[in-house]
Amino acid sequence: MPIPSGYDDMYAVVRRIPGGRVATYGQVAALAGRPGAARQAGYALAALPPESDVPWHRVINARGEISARRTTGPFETIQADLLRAEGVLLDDRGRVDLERFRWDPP
DNA sequence: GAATTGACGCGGC
DNA sequence: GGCCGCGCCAATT
Repeated sequence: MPIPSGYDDMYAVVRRIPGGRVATYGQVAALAGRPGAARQAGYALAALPPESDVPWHRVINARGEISARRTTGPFETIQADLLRAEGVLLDDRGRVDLERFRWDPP
């Protein structure tokens, strides 16, 4: 069975991330069947509209930080707020404890 | 069709 | 702990 075209795979993986958990771009890429293509994962989410049913806010970089997309806008603040609302704790630097909140895929 | 760009990850120094 | 270079794929110009 053929793989879905475009970033569909990435979106599917992100949708499987349970609330209160976070995943890294590399993790999403690997689960989508493209290990090493972390860039691809990031770009895929970047192209996602905020209206999407994909919880893109649960995806962060390997440092546990919220990646700044272009300019320091309200978006990163919103993402942090959404994560807190799910029970994910952020430290003073806006970092997530990956050892604690990293999604453990089946 | 080629070149450029874009929310990254990891190894090495 | 921070900086450098390479790899990765798709969409856009």
